[in-house]
Amino acid sequence: MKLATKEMVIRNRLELQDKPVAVCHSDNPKGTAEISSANYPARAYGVKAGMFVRHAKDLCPQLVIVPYNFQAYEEVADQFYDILHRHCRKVQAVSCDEAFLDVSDLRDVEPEYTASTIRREIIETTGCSASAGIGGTMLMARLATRVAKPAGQFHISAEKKPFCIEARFMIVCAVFAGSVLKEKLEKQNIQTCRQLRLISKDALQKDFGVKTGEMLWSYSRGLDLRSVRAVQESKSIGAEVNWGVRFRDQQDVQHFLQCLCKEVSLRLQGCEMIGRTFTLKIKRRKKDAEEPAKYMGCGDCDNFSRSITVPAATDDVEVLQRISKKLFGSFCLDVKEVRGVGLQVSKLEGPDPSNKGSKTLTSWLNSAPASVQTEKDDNVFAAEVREIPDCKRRDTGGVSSLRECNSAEPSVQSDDTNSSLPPMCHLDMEVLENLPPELLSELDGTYGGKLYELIEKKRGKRKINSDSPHVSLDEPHVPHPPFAREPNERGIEMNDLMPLSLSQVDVSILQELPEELRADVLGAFPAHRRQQSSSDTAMEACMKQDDEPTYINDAENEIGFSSSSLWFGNPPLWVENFKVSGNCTLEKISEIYCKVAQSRPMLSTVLQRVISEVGSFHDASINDLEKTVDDVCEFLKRYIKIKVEGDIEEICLCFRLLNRLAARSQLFHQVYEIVSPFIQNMHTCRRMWILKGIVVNAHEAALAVVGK
DNA sequence: ATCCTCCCCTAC
DNA sequence: TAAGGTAGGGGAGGAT
Repeated sequence: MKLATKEMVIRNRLELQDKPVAVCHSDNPKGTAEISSANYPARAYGVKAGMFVRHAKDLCPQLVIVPYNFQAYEEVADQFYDILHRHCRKVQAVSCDEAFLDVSDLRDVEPEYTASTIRREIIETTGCSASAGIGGTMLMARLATRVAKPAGQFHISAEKKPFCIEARFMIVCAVFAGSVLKEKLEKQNIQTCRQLRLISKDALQKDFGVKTGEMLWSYSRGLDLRSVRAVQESKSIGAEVNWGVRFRDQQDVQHFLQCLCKEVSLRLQGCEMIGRTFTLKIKRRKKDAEEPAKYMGCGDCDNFSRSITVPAATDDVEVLQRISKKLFGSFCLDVKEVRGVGLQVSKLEGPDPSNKGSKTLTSWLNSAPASVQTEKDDNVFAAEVREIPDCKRRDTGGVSSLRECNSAEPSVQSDDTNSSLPPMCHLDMEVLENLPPELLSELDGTYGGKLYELIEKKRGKRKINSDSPHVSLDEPHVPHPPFAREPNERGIEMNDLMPLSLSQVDVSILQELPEELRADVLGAFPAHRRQQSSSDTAMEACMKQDDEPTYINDAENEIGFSSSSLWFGNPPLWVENFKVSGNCTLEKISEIYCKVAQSRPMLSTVLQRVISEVGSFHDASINDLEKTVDDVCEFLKRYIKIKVEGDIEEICLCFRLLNRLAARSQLFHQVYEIVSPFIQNMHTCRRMWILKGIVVNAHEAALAVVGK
C-alpha cells in the first residue's frame, strides 16, 4: 500500500481549494522562475513541475503562485508518518509524502478499511488529501496508486491483477518510469507487458543488464519479490550545488569548498555518521555551451567525479576540506568554467562508541545502569568478544561490535565448528541469559542462528511450560517477506496471462476497473478473441491466483521479551515488580500485560490498552517518585535495547504512546522528559532521511560564494 | 572471480 | 533576477 499527500502548501487556505495553484520561489512579472510543483486543478491546465512561470501562466492565466513553506512540509510529514505508524508497524518511507505499508499483520481488517481510515485521518489532521493503492506486492500497490490518484483508493485484487498487468501504462509509468529505459523499450517497439513478455529473460539481461533485465522480466509478469523494509540505513550523505556557481579565482573555489565541507560535516553529525569514501562531483560548462537561459543556472555541462577512500572514517570538517581540495585540484580545471560542485560521503559507519560526550540513544542505552546487572553483562560481553577470531576490536573499549566482525568474516557466522568460539554445548545457560540482548542476538548469528533454539530447549527442560507457544527469544523474528510468494503463478504460461476470450471474463471485475484501465484492457485483447468463446484454462488459473500474502501463524509472529532479567521469564520479571510497586499506574500496566490475550505482547500493545482504558492516573504524590521514575526508565531502556536492532518501529510506537501517557500521569510525564530527547534524536535522524528532498540549505554556500 | 571507481539513471 | 537537491542502485570496465 502506498499513500501520498498533496497540497501541503495550500492546506488551511480555504480560498485556494479547487483553484489552480503552483509552488514557486518567485512570482516576478518576468515569469522566469521555475514551477516546483502544481496541484491537480493546475495540472488539468497542463501546468507541470519544471516549467517556467511565464509558460504556466500562458496555459492557465488564473494560476496562483505560492512560495515554498518548508515548515508546513515538515509538519505534515510528521503528522503523516505519525498516522501511518499508528496503524501499521511496517512502514517504508519513500519520501516525505509517500510510504509503503505492509498491512499483512492486520489480518482481521480489510485493507480497504485500513486505507480509508488512514486517508480520513490524514485529511482531518493535515488538511491534505491522500491516495492509497492496495495490492499483493509493492509493484501492484504502486500501480494501484496510479489509478487511485487523486484523493482516492484502489485495490488490485487477485482477480483484477491480470488485467492491470495488461494495462499499457503499467510499463510506461509503473514498471520503470525513467525516460531512457522507456525510450530504449519503445525503440524495440515494446509498449506493453504483453510485448515485453515475448522476450526471454536472457535477451533482456543482455540488452539492459542483469538486474534491470531480471526486473523487466518479472514486473511484466506482475512478479515482485521485494518486501516492505521498515528500517533503512543511509548509505551516503552529501550536498551539491549546481546553481549560482561562478568562480572568479582559486580563492572563490577554496571558500566554496570550505562552506560545502562544513555543510556535509554537519549533515554527517546530524545523522551521527562518519564515512570513509569521499566523492567530489564537478559540473563544467560544455565547450561551446551558451550562457544558460536560466539566470545563474548551470546550463549544458560535462560531469566529472573522483573519489578517495581513506582508512579511518571521519566527519571532521578539516579532513573533508583537505580531501575535497585535493580532489578538486586533481581535475585541473579552469575554475571559471565550473558550474556545479558536490561532495558525497559513503562507506558510512556509526559513530565512535567511545564518544560518550554526545547524547545519543546509544550512549544513553550504554550509560550507567540503575541495576548492577549491566556491569555484569558488559563483562561477559567483553569476554565473549575476545573469543572471536580475527575480530579487529576498536581500541576504544566499551561496546565494540560483533557485527563488524561478522560482516568482515562471514564464515564465522554460519559454522560453529569453524571458529574458536566454545562449542554450543559448553555454553553456560546462566551466562547466556544474562547477556545483553543485542549481544545475544549477534552471538546467535555467530552460531548460525541456533543459539535461540538451544536456549529455548534448555529453558523448556528446566521450566515445564508446555502450553506456551514457540517463542523466539527476542527479536529478530524476521517474518518471511509477506508479498514474496505467489504460489499459484508458477504453473501458468506467463506469456499469456489474459483470458482467452472476453466471454470468460467476469464482467463485474471489468466494470470495477477505472475507465482508462478498462479501455486499455479491452484494447489488449486480440481482435479474434474479443468474441471468441471457448472453455478456458488460462483464465481460471489467473483467477485462482492468490496475491494475498502467506500469513504467518500467530504463535510464530509473537516476539518474546527476554534477556536481561527485567524482560526475562514469562511473565517477565518487571510484571511482578510493577504489581507490588504500590503505584497505581505501574500496577495497571502490569495488570493489563497479563490480561492481553497474546502470551508475550509487545509493549506498545500494552500501552495502547492502558491509554484506552484509563483516563488519568493520580500518581503525583507517590512516596519515592524519583526512584520510581528511574526504575521505569531502566525498564524502558532494557526494552529499547532489545528492540533497537531489529524493531525500531516498535520503539517509535512506544515513544508516541508514552507521550500520550505523559499527559495523564505525573510519573510518565517525568519519564517522558528523560527518555524523549534520546528517542527524538533517533527519530530525527530517520526524518532527516525522509525529508532529504526538501533540505536545500547547501544553497547558502552558493549564495555566499556569489556574494549574496 | 570479485571488488572498486566512475558514471549514469531513477525516484521523490 | 532564482533557488538545476539528494540518495540509491546498476552497469561498464579496470584493478586486484
